Amino acid sequence: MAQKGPLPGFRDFYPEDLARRAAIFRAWRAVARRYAFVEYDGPPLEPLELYTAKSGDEIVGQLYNFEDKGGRAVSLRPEMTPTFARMVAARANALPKPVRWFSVPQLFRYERAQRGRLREHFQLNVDIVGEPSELADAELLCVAIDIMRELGLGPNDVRARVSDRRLLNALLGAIGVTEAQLGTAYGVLDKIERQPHDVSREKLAEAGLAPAQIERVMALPDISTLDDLERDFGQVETAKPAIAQFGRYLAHLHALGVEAWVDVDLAIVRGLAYYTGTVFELFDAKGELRAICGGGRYDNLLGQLGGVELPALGFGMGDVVLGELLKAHRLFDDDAVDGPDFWVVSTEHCAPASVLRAAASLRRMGYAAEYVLNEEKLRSQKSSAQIKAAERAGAVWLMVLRDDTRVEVRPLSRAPGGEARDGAEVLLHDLMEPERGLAVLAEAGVPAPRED
RNA sequence: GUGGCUGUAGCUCAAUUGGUUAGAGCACCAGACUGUGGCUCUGGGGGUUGCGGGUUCAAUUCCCGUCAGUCACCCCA
Repeated sequence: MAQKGPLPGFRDFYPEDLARRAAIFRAWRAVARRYAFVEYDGPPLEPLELYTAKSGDEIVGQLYNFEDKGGRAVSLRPEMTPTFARMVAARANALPKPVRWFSVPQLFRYERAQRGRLREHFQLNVDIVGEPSELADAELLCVAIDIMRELGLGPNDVRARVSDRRLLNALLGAIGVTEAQLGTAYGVLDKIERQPHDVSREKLAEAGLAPAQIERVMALPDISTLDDLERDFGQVETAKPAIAQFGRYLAHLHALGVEAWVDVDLAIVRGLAYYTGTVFELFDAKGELRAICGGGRYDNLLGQLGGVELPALGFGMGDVVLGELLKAHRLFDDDAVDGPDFWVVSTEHCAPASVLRAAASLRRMGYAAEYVLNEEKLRSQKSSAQIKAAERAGAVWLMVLRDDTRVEVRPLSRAPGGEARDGAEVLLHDLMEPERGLAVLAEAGVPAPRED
């Protein structure tokens, strides 16, 4: 069926698909800029070592890697963070802190494709470097949530689940979980919703936890408020600083006006080797899709990857799951593919050359202009047929050539104010010079061409 | 990489217990008509039923393989 399609896990973007992607990108960039982040980019192809150095060779199985013609081991980038770390590290001393950068890279991985998980996707990366304060953590999550808002989603559609590695470590320590048992405990919490509780208990028991400890670990996901934390662990001296810190984080989120979106969820784990502090994920409220977005604080990573000790935090938000969610909520514009601003219509009283002159003048002014691209039809096709084509192409205005000197500018259904308005007659001669042409069209009710 | 499910036109689907030239709607193209507008009408193109093999007088239908999609596992930086 799809034998001639793209490679497995890759996508063709037809105009309507690209329009949707562009809508997502627009929201990403608009919100990131609103929070004063600046955009950067790096190479889509990197040395393989950039990814194997810290993660080990086993991740090669997930990489889209190969040997180039120069014999170099290279890989398409599976994530942006190593590139980001390298770039920041190279100018670490010169960059004013905190660094607030974002990027929209296309990322690649060699895995079997599943729903919401392809071999290629675009992912917004937003990172802050050089700021240890919880204010930065709150700011970061707020960006992610504001993007949801920007796209038309609300707290009933999307939930932000937040946790903190430092907090969870303290709580597990209070329960008596040892350093060696930490990994198992994390794994169980991560899978608590997808795995039968009996299996979870069994795993914890195998790791050497006592029955009472197991029940306390299993109960951690029930904690959903700061009050719960205080009640269960407020008296534990070693947990107090982490609870207080987490409390400040939540308070900042409240002050930023996003508390309605946020759920405390200690079962949010994310990459073990990566995060050191706050972690969060955004999910659709129904819980039907994969995570829309995930991120957190990774204070050690720049030291590991770039050799500079700087606190850092960031998140990634992919276009695939987000696109599915927007589609499910019908938040994509139905005719997002831009039609021409003008469709120039010939009549029996005009020469085809006049149509071309009119279109050329519109294009000089900066408008998108189209007409029947067939000389025979330009000479003889009825204007009604051309108008039909104009509507179908998504045109906004008609320019009907009454004859070789006079044109009628008429709104189509997409024009501001709809199709109720009458057309205005304009002299073709007045359109030849762009500045005068724009003034004449403005008088006829046509807005200036879009800047982008 | 492992296992389950699925595979008919661009899309959504149909085709009696295996039985003639595999159909429909939408979309697309052409024309007519609407004396300037998404309507309506007529006609047309488009499928070696994912591909390959097997069973059978006969396969879209049954069996095997393969490719692709999908779900779960693994993994999620």
